[in-house]
Amino acid sequence: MKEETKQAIIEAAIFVFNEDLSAPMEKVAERADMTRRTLHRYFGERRELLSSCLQEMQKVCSIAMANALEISDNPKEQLENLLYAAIDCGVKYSFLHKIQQLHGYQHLQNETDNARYDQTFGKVRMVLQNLHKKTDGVSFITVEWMTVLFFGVLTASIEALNHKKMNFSEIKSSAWYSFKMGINL
Amino acid sequence: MKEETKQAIIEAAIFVFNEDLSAPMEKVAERADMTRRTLHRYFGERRELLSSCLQEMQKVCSIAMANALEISDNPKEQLENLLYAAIDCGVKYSFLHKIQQLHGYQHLQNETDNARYDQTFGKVRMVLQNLHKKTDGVSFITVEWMTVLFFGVLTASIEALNHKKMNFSEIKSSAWYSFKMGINL
DNA sequence: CTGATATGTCACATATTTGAGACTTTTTTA
DNA sequence: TAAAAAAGTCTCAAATATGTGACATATCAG
Repeated sequence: MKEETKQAIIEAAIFVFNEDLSAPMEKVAERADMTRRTLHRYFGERRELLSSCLQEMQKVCSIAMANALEISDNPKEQLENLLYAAIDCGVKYSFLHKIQQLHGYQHLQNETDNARYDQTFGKVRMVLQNLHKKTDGVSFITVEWMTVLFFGVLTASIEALNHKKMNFSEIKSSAWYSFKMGINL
Repeated sequence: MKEETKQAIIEAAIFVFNEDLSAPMEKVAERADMTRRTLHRYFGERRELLSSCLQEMQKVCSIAMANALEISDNPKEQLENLLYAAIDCGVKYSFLHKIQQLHGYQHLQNETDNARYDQTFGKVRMVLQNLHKKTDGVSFITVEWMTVLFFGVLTASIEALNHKKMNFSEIKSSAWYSFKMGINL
């Protein structure tokens, strides 16, 4: 069993399931450019694949977020780096986020997953809370709104990437500019 | 055949398919609080239901956008009203948008649908283009970015609505504040 | 109350998706 | 190049999803 192939399947599955959670395995195989039979040699059941996708996303995102936080001690710079890290994670970050919000898919989550969730998304909220305290009441923008806007700006970044009309660094600088202005920073 | 029931099915389907495009009919029936058998009396085939959802979303959104444009002649005010209208349409707007972006679902779209698409999303782009011309080059924010950010802010608004920690008017004013600051207006 | 309309229940045929066995071909690597 | 590993092909059984007929209930208007 090639680890490389396994990884390719997971990447393909993240892409496909992000667009259509109940898409047939055939679609994942297509995307990974292989037979469904091969795919099934790596992942016996559908559940297993989905679970591996979650694990992968959680791993990648939590590491990226943790690293981003370490770059600086300044909350504003931390926020900036968290945004860049989230954009780097791309669909991995947004799919993970989506799964959390989803109605009727609790069976995809266990306690460990929820702990991991905090390791990723919790960091953003924490930094936002710090920043909000410092500007003590000047802004009518709530922490709640800042949190959802963070994800909204990420969504915009991912879509901009898909259109390929902007490059990574353009997107990142626009995203950070819009976000910081949007939360009155 | 009660028109009311038919409408309820469509609303349920929009909700369910927005979360999971390939979700089984059973899930739609559950959401609409009825039997699958009843659902099938209204919509013979799955395709038919999905198609009705698209039509419904296109109808509601294009009307809302058209009305929003008529409120004012001032581009900035037009943009503000378009954003509010989009928030009012909620998932109808974002699901429609998602379908357009989706890979491998061209079969859901015909020429008429694409014309309708322009009637909705085209208006936003048009107004953004006007505004961008006026600020002639002062801002490094591109029309491309403004367009995707518009949708990003909408995503944030919808999520804020789901959490129920903010009310409609709070969300709208935050959304407009963040968007206009974000595009340097 | 009564008939009409809408919905629910059960049953069933068909279609699609899933998962795996057996064997062949291709690719890797020693 | 030859053995081992990985991937493809063909096949098929089981599970799940889809669509409909027949009949029982429920709901509602007159």
